[in-house]
Amino acid sequence: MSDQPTAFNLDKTYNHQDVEERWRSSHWEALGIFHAESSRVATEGKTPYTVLMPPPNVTGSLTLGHVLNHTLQDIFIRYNRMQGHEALWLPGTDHAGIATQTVVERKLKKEGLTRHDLGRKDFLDHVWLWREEYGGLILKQLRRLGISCDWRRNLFTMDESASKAVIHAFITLYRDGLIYRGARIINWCPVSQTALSDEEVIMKTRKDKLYYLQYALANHPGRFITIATVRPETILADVAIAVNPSDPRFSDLVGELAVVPVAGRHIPVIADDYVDIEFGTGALKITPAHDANDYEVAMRHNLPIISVIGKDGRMTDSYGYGGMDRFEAREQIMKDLEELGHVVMVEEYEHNVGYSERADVVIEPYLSEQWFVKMKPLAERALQVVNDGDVRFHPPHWINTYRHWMENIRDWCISRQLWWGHRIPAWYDPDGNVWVASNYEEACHLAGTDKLVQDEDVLDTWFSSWLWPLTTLRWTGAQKDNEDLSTFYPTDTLVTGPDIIFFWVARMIMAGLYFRGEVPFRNVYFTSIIRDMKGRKLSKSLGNSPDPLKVIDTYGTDALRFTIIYIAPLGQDVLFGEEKCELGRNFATKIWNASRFVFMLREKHFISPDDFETFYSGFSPSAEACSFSEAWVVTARFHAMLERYHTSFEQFRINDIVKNLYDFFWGEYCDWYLEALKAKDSEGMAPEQARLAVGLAVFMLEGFLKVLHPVMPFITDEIWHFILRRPDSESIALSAMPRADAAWAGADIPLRMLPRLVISEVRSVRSLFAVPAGKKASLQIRPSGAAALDELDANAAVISALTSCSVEFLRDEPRPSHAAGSVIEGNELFLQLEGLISFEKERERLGKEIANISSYADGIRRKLSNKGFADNAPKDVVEKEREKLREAEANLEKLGNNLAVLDN
RNA sequence: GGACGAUUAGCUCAGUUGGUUAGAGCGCUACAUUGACACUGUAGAGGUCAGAAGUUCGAAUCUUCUAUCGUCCA
Repeated sequence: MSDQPTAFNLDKTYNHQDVEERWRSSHWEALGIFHAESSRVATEGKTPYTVLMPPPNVTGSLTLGHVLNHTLQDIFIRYNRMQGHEALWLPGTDHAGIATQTVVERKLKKEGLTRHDLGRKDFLDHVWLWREEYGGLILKQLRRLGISCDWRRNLFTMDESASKAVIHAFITLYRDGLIYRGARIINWCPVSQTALSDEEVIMKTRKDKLYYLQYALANHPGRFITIATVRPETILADVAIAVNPSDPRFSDLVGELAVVPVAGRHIPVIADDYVDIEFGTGALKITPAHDANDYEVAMRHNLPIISVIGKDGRMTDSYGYGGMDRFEAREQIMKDLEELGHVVMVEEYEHNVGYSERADVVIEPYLSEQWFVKMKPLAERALQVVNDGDVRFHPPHWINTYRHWMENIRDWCISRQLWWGHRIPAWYDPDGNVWVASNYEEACHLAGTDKLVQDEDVLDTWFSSWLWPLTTLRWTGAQKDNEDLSTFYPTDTLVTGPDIIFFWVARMIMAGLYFRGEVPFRNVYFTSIIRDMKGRKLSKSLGNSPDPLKVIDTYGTDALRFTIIYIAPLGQDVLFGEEKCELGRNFATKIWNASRFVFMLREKHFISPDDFETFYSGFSPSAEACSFSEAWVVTARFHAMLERYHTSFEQFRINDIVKNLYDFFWGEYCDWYLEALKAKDSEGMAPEQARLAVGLAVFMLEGFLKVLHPVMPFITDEIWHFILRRPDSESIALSAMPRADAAWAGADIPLRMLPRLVISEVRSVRSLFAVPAGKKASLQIRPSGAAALDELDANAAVISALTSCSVEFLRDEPRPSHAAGSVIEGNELFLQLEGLISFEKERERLGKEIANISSYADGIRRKLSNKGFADNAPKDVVEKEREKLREAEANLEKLGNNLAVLDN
């Protein structure tokens, strides 16, 4: 590839593969333009701007969710880079404990092996090998999106520095009394065979049955107490029957003994407020080993704990169900209870049941020793910084969800019965004492013995992810600080899905405050959830999840990026269909073709690229350059667009940004400015005027490419290299973002809009009378005054070309006959169409128009004569209404005259 | 059961402190094969802003209730 474009213009057709290949990530990366340096902040006084990439799962592949999320991050980072900030985007992946271990175990299983056959060390070697081979896939795919992170700083949560930080965090929290070990009922996944935190459990609605079972009373032969349960297989582990103390139905039974069916054990009837009088019969069986609430009740009443379900979800009882799966056992025991006469009734019952997020099986509440983080002390500050606005959410309504979780927070179970992950830095001495230390030697020193055994478990992956804002900046806990950390922390914008607000966002805030004393980020942008066109969540099993790489092949990365942002409003779900990418593709094609047209005109009016470069280097949209109306309007609209653009960024309204860009370019620049320019050009302009007009076209194009660049990085860089002959080593990504000129942005444009309004009206009338498009007609204009005459006269060629009419001006002459009449801002238009229009039709048209305006005027009159309106409405609003009425009345008068002429 | 969000044109959605004759894209209709672009242009049809009540001179916009859908938490 040569450094100099050989042609001064683009290829005839836009080919996204070519363009994206030329400016692919590796090209940009080789230039180092996405690298951020703390030294530049120190020496050049640049403001740092940091984005944290939510680490994608190493076992995953690219989804549309990633596309949306990473496009947004790239938009933020590219925008800020072009604003002159030292923009740092920190990438990485997490080790996804359960998912990765599952994948590798599945692979081993095909070879007939389990992880236990290999042993811990060999198994972990396998996982690392797997990770080397496949773990980079998602990162490679992300590069296809053209994202601009600083890949040198790529972090994996199992890297040495991050691992050190995890151990440090554990020890610190332990020594501060915020980590403890204890026996609790936790969420157990029988498939993955590990504990899970509450957040990893998904509640799903399930249709089950509610079984009403009667238990005999030991000391009252013939009397029974009936309970209701959805889990009859757990009755073998019952230790009590509980009733509400204020429930009169059972008051005489409290203190009695009931007989557990099948098991035959005698258990007490107890009274506890926990029991809901309304539910079932009002009597509840208590099974502390298999239900967290029952466990609490059992603790309060000093009841024993009996377990009948094992780690694999199979029964462990000695009543004949041992070895059966829990659901199988449920059916079997119901058959047996039926035979024994314990079943009173069975009803359909819909309720919510916890499922393991990863394995998608029903969670088993399971009593075991686990490690926990005490969350309450951490939550208080984390809630406060959000309430105080130190961390802001976009859209803000997520604060409610966050607050609710923080105020009802429960301790975090962080131990996992896995091998892949950070092993818990705790050792046990022969007496069972626990020693927490950063390594074996230190633990021995503390314990005073070397007969120590390390805890078998690893930490929850999120226990490393919550340190992400620190570890990506190479915090290890060992030293208090480093230059990157002091420069780029706190980070600025986090883009993430609301589904991990608890898993991750909340905990990062806690960790940031706890370990560094500062919030980890200032703004959190919550993305939309992507669904299919029917509103269903995208999922592999439904087959409704398009492969983004295929979409990219078909439509192009730029098109996909643009489209997904265009259709993703802040805080709403997105309904995505592949065909929607036509929007982005069409836009890219439009930009390409318009640019090509501009460059064609450039070739026509400049003798050489050098000639143009000399001219362009001193160009600005001066009054001379904006001489004709559309040139002036497009400049004013350009600055208005810029102003809205920057404001939208401040407000995190990214969706508005792309709509704004689209509307400006297509609706203003192409539809009006280029069309007007084309008309001026074919009419023939003075050389210097033509050069100014083309210069303006290039200037607007370049400005537009810059503001579009964060959204469509490839095509903008390509075309930017044709604005001037720029070497490939330069990139639009490092150019300065244009700023709105306040004088232009606030400019008042009505008079300059007049030619455009006239053109629209004439086109409309032509169309209404079905005048053949090629048919030249004659337009006569009676201007409202001298200013209007000047404006219209100066643009007569444009009006003529865009309406296919000859244009002449009337002064005091009577209106022409055989003409269709219209009024635009007080200017009267007469379209002479002898033989082409029917008087009947024109009469009808005028009649309709008059009726329309009359009722409109009546509405305003009613409003103005309303005393309340005149008294209460702001003066400018009232004045605006008066003005509207004056205009309407003037129009009516002129249209009335037209009608009178027709009637003569 | 609680919290939050949604309900505007056939479809997908804008409409930022209450004052517009309620907008866009796709789709639809008619015309156009014009030297940037048919992945296009021009013109057009299409909405009692979910329903009800209220606040106000004025409500798509604010309040309350109802209905339907979605998400999260019990």
